[in-house]
Amino acid sequence: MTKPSASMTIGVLAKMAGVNVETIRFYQRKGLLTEPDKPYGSIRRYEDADVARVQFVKSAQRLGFSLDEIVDLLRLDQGADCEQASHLAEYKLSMVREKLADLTRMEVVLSTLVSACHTAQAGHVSCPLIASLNKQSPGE
Amino acid sequence: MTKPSASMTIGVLAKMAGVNVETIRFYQRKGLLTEPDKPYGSIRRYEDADVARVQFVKSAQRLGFSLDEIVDLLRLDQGADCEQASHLAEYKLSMVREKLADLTRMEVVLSTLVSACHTAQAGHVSCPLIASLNKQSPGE
DNA sequence: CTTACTGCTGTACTCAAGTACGGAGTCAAA
DNA sequence: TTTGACTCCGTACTTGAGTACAGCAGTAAG
Ligand SMILES: [Zn+2]
Ligand SMILES: [Zn+2]
Ligand SMILES: [Zn+2]
Ligand SMILES: [Zn+2]
Repeated sequence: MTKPSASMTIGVLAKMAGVNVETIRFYQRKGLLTEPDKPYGSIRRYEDADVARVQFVKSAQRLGFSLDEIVDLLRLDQGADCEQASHLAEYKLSMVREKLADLTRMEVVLSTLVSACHTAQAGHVSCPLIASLNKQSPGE
Repeated sequence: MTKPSASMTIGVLAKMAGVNVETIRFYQRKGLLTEPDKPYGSIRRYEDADVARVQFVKSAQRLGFSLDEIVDLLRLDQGADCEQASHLAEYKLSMVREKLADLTRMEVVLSTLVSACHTAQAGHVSCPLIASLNKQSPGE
């Protein structure tokens, strides 16, 4: 730490986080990001923590969490309401594990498919993709 | 063929597949599902393969594929255009692997969080969630 | 000071993936 | 044969996650 951290404008923040400026503002409206109050004159300044925050949102999103769920996840970090927080985390964890199972299956199927295509170029029949995915029950 | 296979109405198909009737029709419009031409009188009949198809779509969707991508995946099954198909599969595979890595990280983080909450109920500080997720670069 | 960028605010638009609904027609059970 | 449930078709609405834009304000360079 020690350093008071860059203090960047919204444009720089967006660039750092790899998102659109409008996305930053949208996240602020959603409560995913608190907008710092403007200091002296008029324009707001952001710091490294904000970049981290946006990246966190993006990561969680790639894992299939909705923005509303991410708001919850972010609250977990406060450590407040530990009882409730831990149950939310448990719930998310079970979702994550389901997805992991799905993805693992998909990985097998796709890599099989790829090597089948690459090796048996001639005369290979229909891919095992559908058959394989159909074997799993909906679950949720 | 032998068995003409159940031959169900759209309502039954929807129920079997665990989706809304409207969703079936929507998928037909999207080309994810071909609508069978109505036989004698007027109403269309579906078979087990259609249930399987819808379930396939749902599975693929849970893995983060868009409906448009799923149209492509379904084309892979035709075995036609093998060269192109295998490259699509490779691409999807790389996406799947990225997600797997993300999820694995998330799994660790969440389960750590859960056990921290459950064991050290008193006086535990802020969760490692954000810190941990921030360690990964965007990647895509 | 003027000019060219941003930034700020608010509203509106887009796109994906459905959902809902109105006004037909069809069909089977009572 | 009438009734009630279901189907069909088309169009419209909704939700989530942004994106775009218009109009004004602040600021930095020439
Ligand atoms: Zn618990
Ligand atoms: Zn092939
Ligand atoms: Zn290849
Ligand atoms: Zn806790």
